[in-house]
Amino acid sequence: MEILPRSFYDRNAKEVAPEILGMHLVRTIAGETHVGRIVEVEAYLGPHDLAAHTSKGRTKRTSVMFGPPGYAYVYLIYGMYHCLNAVTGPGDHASAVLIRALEPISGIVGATNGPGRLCRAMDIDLTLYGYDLTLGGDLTIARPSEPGEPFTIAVGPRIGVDYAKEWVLEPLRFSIAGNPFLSRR
DNA sequence: CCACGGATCAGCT
DNA sequence: GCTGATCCGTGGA
Repeated sequence: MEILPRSFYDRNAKEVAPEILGMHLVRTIAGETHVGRIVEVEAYLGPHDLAAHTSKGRTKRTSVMFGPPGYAYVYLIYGMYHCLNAVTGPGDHASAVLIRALEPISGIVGATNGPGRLCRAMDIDLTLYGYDLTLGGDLTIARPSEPGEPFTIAVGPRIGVDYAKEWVLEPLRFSIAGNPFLSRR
Protein backbone atom coordinates (compact mmCIF):
# COMPACT_ATOMS: atom_id res chain seq x y z
CA MET A 1 0.00 0.00 0.00
CA GLU A 2 1.49 3.28 -1.13
CA ILE A 3 0.51 6.53 0.65
CA LEU A 4 -0.20 9.10 -2.03
CA PRO A 5 2.56 11.75 -1.92
CA ARG A 6 2.00 15.50 -1.99
CA SER A 7 2.97 15.56 -5.67
CA PHE A 8 -0.16 13.53 -6.44
CA TYR A 9 -2.34 16.35 -5.10
CA ASP A 10 -0.21 19.14 -6.53
CA ARG A 11 -2.16 19.40 -9.79
CA ASN A 12 -5.48 20.85 -10.91
CA ALA A 13 -8.50 19.29 -9.16
CA LYS A 14 -9.87 18.31 -12.58
CA GLU A 15 -6.83 16.06 -13.10
CA VAL A 16 -6.66 14.66 -9.57
CA ALA A 17 -10.38 13.81 -9.28
CA PRO A 18 -10.61 10.97 -11.83
CA GLU A 19 -7.26 9.54 -10.69
CA ILE A 20 -8.29 9.34 -7.04
CA LEU A 21 -11.08 6.90 -7.99
CA GLY A 22 -10.18 3.38 -6.86
CA MET A 23 -7.79 4.68 -4.17
CA HIS A 24 -8.29 3.65 -0.56
CA LEU A 25 -9.34 6.11 2.13
CA VAL A 26 -7.78 4.88 5.37
CA ARG A 27 -9.08 6.12 8.73
CA THR A 28 -7.50 5.01 11.99
CA ILE A 29 -9.42 5.55 15.25
CA ALA A 30 -8.07 4.26 18.54
CA GLY A 31 -5.86 1.74 16.76
CA GLU A 32 -8.69 0.45 14.58
CA THR A 33 -8.38 0.82 10.84
CA HIS A 34 -11.31 1.52 8.55
CA VAL A 35 -10.78 1.29 4.81
CA GLY A 36 -13.06 2.37 1.96
CA ARG A 37 -12.47 2.44 -1.77
CA ILE A 38 -13.19 5.85 -3.27
CA VAL A 39 -15.89 5.39 -5.93
CA GLU A 40 -17.30 8.91 -6.40
CA VAL A 41 -15.75 12.40 -6.25
CA GLU A 42 -16.31 15.96 -7.41
CA ALA A 43 -13.74 18.59 -8.40
CA TYR A 44 -13.97 22.18 -7.16
CA LEU A 45 -11.60 24.23 -9.22
CA GLY A 46 -10.83 27.43 -7.34
CA PRO A 47 -12.05 31.01 -6.73
CA HIS A 48 -13.27 31.35 -10.35
CA ASP A 49 -15.52 28.27 -9.92
CA LEU A 50 -18.84 29.64 -8.59
CA ALA A 51 -19.71 26.28 -7.04
CA ALA A 52 -16.52 26.23 -4.94
CA HIS A 53 -16.44 27.60 -1.40
CA THR A 54 -13.27 29.47 -2.30
CA SER A 55 -15.23 31.60 -4.80
CA LYS A 56 -16.33 33.68 -1.78
CA GLY A 57 -12.73 34.54 -1.04
CA ARG A 58 -10.38 33.47 1.72
CA THR A 59 -12.10 33.06 5.08
CA LYS A 60 -11.29 31.18 8.26
CA ARG A 61 -13.44 28.26 7.03
CA THR A 62 -11.79 27.98 3.61
CA SER A 63 -8.25 28.99 4.55
CA VAL A 64 -6.78 25.48 4.28
CA MET A 65 -7.66 25.41 0.57
CA PHE A 66 -5.58 28.54 0.00
CA GLY A 67 -2.52 26.69 1.26
CA PRO A 68 -0.45 23.80 -0.13
CA PRO A 69 -2.13 20.60 -1.43
CA GLY A 70 -2.44 17.24 0.33
CA TYR A 71 -4.41 18.45 3.36
CA ALA A 72 -7.97 17.67 4.46
CA TYR A 73 -10.68 20.32 4.06
CA VAL A 74 -13.55 19.28 6.34
CA TYR A 75 -16.64 21.43 6.76
CA LEU A 76 -20.03 21.24 8.46
CA ILE A 77 -23.01 21.41 6.14
CA TYR A 78 -26.69 22.00 7.06
CA GLY A 79 -25.67 22.01 10.69
CA MET A 80 -25.53 18.22 10.82
CA TYR A 81 -23.19 16.61 8.33
CA HIS A 82 -19.49 16.84 7.64
CA CYS A 83 -17.94 16.62 4.19
CA LEU A 84 -14.37 15.58 3.40
CA ASN A 85 -12.21 17.11 0.67
CA ALA A 86 -8.59 16.70 -0.33
CA VAL A 87 -6.93 20.04 -1.11
CA THR A 88 -5.36 20.08 -4.55
CA GLY A 89 -3.10 22.44 -6.46
CA PRO A 90 -1.13 23.40 -8.32
CA GLY A 91 0.50 25.21 -5.41
CA ASP A 92 -1.88 27.43 -3.44
CA HIS A 93 -4.55 27.27 -6.12
CA ALA A 94 -7.50 27.03 -3.66
CA SER A 95 -9.04 23.96 -5.27
CA ALA A 96 -10.15 20.63 -3.82
CA VAL A 97 -11.68 17.24 -4.52
CA LEU A 98 -14.83 16.28 -2.56
CA ILE A 99 -15.01 12.60 -1.58
CA ARG A 100 -18.68 11.66 -2.19
CA ALA A 101 -18.90 7.88 -1.81
CA LEU A 102 -16.91 4.85 -0.67
CA GLU A 103 -17.15 1.12 -1.24
CA PRO A 104 -16.56 -0.53 2.16
CA ILE A 105 -13.38 -2.63 2.19
CA SER A 106 -12.78 -3.36 5.88
CA GLY A 107 -13.78 -2.22 9.35
CA ILE A 108 -16.54 0.11 8.20
CA VAL A 109 -19.84 0.31 10.09
CA GLY A 110 -22.65 2.29 8.49
CA ALA A 111 -23.49 3.61 5.04
CA THR A 112 -20.79 5.29 2.97
CA ASN A 113 -22.75 6.17 -0.19
CA GLY A 114 -22.83 9.96 0.24
CA PRO A 115 -20.47 12.65 1.55
CA GLY A 116 -22.33 13.16 4.84
CA ARG A 117 -22.85 9.46 5.47
CA LEU A 118 -19.24 8.46 4.81
CA CYS A 119 -17.98 11.07 7.28
CA ARG A 120 -20.39 9.72 9.91
CA ALA A 121 -19.28 6.12 9.24
CA MET A 122 -15.57 7.05 9.29
CA ASP A 123 -15.88 9.40 12.29
CA ILE A 124 -14.57 12.37 10.34
CA ASP A 125 -15.29 15.79 11.84
CA LEU A 126 -13.75 19.24 12.24
CA THR A 127 -10.93 17.90 14.41
CA LEU A 128 -9.43 16.65 11.13
CA TYR A 129 -9.64 20.09 9.49
CA GLY A 130 -6.27 20.75 7.88
CA TYR A 131 -4.93 17.26 8.64
CA ASP A 132 -1.98 16.23 6.44
CA LEU A 133 -3.16 13.33 4.28
CA THR A 134 0.38 12.43 3.22
CA LEU A 135 1.60 11.37 6.70
CA GLY A 136 -0.06 7.94 6.70
CA GLY A 137 -1.59 8.84 10.09
CA ASP A 138 -5.19 8.96 11.36
CA LEU A 139 -6.52 9.89 7.94
CA THR A 140 -4.78 9.13 4.67
CA ILE A 141 -5.32 8.04 1.09
CA ALA A 142 -3.33 5.18 -0.41
CA ARG A 143 -2.98 3.29 -3.66
CA PRO A 144 -4.09 -0.31 -2.98
CA SER A 145 -1.42 -2.97 -3.36
CA GLU A 146 -3.79 -4.99 -5.53
CA PRO A 147 -4.80 -2.96 -8.59
CA GLY A 148 -8.28 -4.55 -8.68
CA GLU A 149 -10.66 -4.83 -11.59
CA PRO A 150 -10.31 -2.24 -14.34
CA PHE A 151 -13.24 0.20 -14.39
CA THR A 152 -14.89 2.80 -16.58
CA ILE A 153 -15.14 6.39 -15.30
CA ALA A 154 -18.55 8.07 -15.56
CA VAL A 155 -18.60 11.88 -15.79
CA GLY A 156 -21.51 14.20 -15.00
CA PRO A 157 -22.55 17.51 -13.41
CA ARG A 158 -22.00 18.13 -9.70
CA ILE A 159 -24.73 17.59 -7.10
CA GLY A 160 -26.43 20.30 -5.04
CA VAL A 161 -24.83 23.34 -6.65
CA ASP A 162 -27.88 24.90 -8.31
CA TYR A 163 -26.73 28.34 -7.20
CA ALA A 164 -23.55 28.18 -9.27
CA LYS A 165 -24.96 29.72 -12.48
CA GLU A 166 -22.98 28.70 -15.56
CA TRP A 167 -20.98 26.20 -13.49
CA VAL A 168 -24.05 24.07 -12.66
CA LEU A 169 -23.63 21.77 -15.64
CA GLU A 170 -19.82 21.56 -15.70
CA PRO A 171 -18.86 17.86 -15.96
CA LEU A 172 -16.82 17.72 -12.75
CA ARG A 173 -18.38 14.73 -10.99
CA PHE A 174 -16.49 11.49 -11.53
CA SER A 175 -17.53 8.01 -10.48
CA ILE A 176 -16.79 4.36 -11.11
CA ALA A 177 -19.49 3.43 -13.62
CA GLY A 178 -22.05 0.98 -12.26
CA ASN A 179 -20.59 0.77 -8.78
CA PRO A 180 -23.36 -0.12 -6.28
CA PHE A 181 -22.06 2.29 -3.61
CA LEU A 182 -22.55 5.58 -5.46
CA SER A 183 -24.56 8.36 -3.80
CA ARG A 184 -28.19 8.66 -4.86
CA ARG A 185 -29.38 10.75 -7.85
C1' DC B 1 -26.10 42.40 16.76
C1' DC B 2 -29.17 39.69 13.66
C1' DA B 3 -30.69 37.12 9.53
C1' DC B 4 -29.81 33.98 6.04
C1' DG B 5 -28.82 29.72 3.71
C1' DG B 6 -26.04 25.67 2.56
C1' DA B 7 -20.94 20.70 -1.88
C1' DT B 8 -27.06 16.61 2.99
C1' DC B 9 -30.02 13.07 4.59
C1' DA B 10 -34.08 10.59 6.36
C1' DG B 11 -38.70 10.22 6.57
C1' DC B 12 -43.15 11.03 4.96
C1' DT B 13 -46.78 11.76 1.14
C1' DG C 1 -41.31 14.55 -4.69
C1' DC C 2 -41.05 17.53 -0.68
C1' DT C 3 -39.78 19.06 3.86
C1' DG C 4 -37.67 19.47 8.43
C1' DA C 5 -33.59 18.93 11.22
C1' DT C 6 -29.85 21.93 13.02
C1' DC C 7 -25.85 25.32 13.35
C1' DC C 8 -22.11 28.02 12.07
C1' DG C 9 -19.86 31.04 8.72
C1' DT C 10 -20.79 34.97 6.44
C1' DG C 11 -22.43 39.54 5.35
C1' DG C 12 -25.08 43.56 6.25
C1' DA C 13 -26.71 47.09 9.75
